[in-house]
Amino acid sequence: MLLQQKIKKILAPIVQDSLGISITEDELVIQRTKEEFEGDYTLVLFGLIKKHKLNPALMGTTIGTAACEQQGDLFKSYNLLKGFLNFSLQEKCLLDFLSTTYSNTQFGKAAENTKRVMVEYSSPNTNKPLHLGHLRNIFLGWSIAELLKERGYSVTKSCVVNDRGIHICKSMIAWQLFANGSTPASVGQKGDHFVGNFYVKFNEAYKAQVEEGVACGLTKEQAEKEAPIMKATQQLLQDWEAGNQEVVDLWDRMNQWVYEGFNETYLKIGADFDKTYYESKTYLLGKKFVEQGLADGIFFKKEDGGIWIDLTPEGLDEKLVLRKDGTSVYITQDLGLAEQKFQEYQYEQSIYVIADEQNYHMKVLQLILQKLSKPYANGIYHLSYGMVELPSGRMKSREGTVVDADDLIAEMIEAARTKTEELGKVKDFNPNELHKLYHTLALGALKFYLLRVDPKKKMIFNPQESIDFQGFTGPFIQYTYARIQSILRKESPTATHSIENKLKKEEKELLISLEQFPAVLDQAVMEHNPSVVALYVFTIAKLFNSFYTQHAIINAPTIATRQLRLRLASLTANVIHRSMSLLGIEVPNRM
RNA sequence: GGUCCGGUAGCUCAGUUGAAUAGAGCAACUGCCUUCUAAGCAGUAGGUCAUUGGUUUGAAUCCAAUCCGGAUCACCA
Repeated sequence: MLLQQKIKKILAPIVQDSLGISITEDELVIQRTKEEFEGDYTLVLFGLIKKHKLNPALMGTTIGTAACEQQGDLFKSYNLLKGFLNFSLQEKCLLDFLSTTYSNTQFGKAAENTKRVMVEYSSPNTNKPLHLGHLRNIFLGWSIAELLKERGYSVTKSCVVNDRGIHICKSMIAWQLFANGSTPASVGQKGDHFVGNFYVKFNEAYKAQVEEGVACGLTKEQAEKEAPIMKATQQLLQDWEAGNQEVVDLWDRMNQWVYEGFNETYLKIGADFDKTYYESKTYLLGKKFVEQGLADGIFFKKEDGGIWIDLTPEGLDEKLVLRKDGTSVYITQDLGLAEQKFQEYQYEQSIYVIADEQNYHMKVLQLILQKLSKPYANGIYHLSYGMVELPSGRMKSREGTVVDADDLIAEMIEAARTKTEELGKVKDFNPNELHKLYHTLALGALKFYLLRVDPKKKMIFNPQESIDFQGFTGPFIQYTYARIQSILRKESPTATHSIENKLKKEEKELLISLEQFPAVLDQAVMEHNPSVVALYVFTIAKLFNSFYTQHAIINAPTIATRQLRLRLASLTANVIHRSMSLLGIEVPNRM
């Protein structure tokens, strides 16, 4: 059992009996003892003092004495400072933990449970390539899915491709007008970028036509409506919905180009999906909800024929669920897709990794499902993350300030190469090994950079300052791992040797932190927050480096000490490896 | 305007079920490579935790008001 929990469990009856009061485990506040005080774990007494009106000094001494007497295997000593009862732990229980765990590469993995979870992430439009915002989404979704798996859940990663609608028609019309039949292959360009360029061309042409219209005396609104290219785009959408073969073929062809581009990027960043939904195949599914909602009196029809739901009792607004022309709106499609997913996977929880600009939409989605008494409604969880912004504010495709994912990755790889060459530690690597290392470091830096921040918070990316390779970064942790591997290549810990049973301060601190790994994973899962893991693994790396510079491992004074430290190094490496894997980051043996 | 989110060191961020002197990284400055990888370690400096009031033995954390920033409230997706 985890130490902190164990301490709580053990202390609860001791506190009850020694003080003659009635308490529950949850009332006990146990925390790591601050570095500047003696001890390992601390019981904070203030709450008990207040509630039971007891004398702090007497109370602390009573609990401390009883604990050390009754649980001498766990508690070595205690000291009392104000309302803080600091316990020092017996080294033996820490060493036992080390001995049973140091070679366990599965440390942190929980037994399988029966709960099914869906995680939907990425969900791009098919009219332009992926950008930095998608990367945050993808890394988050992927990591959450892996964290859930690690803690025993049965997880399905899914992706919804928004392959239909006015946006892709814009790229299509621009291709028809300006491409002269060119293709990604003919111009040697990645398919998603190729299609994205035509989306840009559409906007340029559209803007010019609007200006022209205004110059001819139209209002801006009229000009926007009347621009020939916009009218042609809308016609294209109607033709697509009518099933016009030529239009559908072009649509299909351009989407294929985009998918090839996406897949290349997904492969590069290690994103994967168990199931992909295409909006073109699911967008009509929600309509049957409308009938049900009307029949149940949850929806109502307005005079013009539009169908609505009134959410004002819940403090929201009236929301349209079906247009007067009978076509679906966004929310209707999502209702249908939620149902479809549930039919296929019977999930207990369905996590949607979507930016916080859609908080309202997701709230409405869940609320409508609840009102329709869908059994899966309460399992819907919006993992809402803040947008990635530039120092100048939001990224805007129209202003060309979008940070392209492929470009950024290429820059990171280049930065990794420069840095590695500068340091010159891997001159014996062959080109393949070098290529692999640059990729590992580049993605490690990028993923860590995006995952170390609390998902809920928006974050600022400054393209002028390149993503660091020092300090609170992926490469810092990768480096710590490589250092340990360098030692373990020379000598591995063996099970047969007895080990030193006295722990230095740095050893003890590291060991206590390593022991918390499973609890950290639980917290990350509970909060749907990979940054918890990022923060933790950084702390572990720092503790190890600090230990490493102060104490020799291979050249330790005795065999028993060397064996102890080798085990500690080995466990540290395992925890780093596992943590980083769960963030989607690989660790190199040398760098 | 309604609703929601945020404001912590020069910058980027932790810390928010109330608890010890508010922590990291970057940037700045000082030391440390003949010893397991210096992408490292040790240290210095840097704070009115947006503001004001309240609750409390104790508030960055809870409550209220105010200021500032953002998102959203489409027969767009």
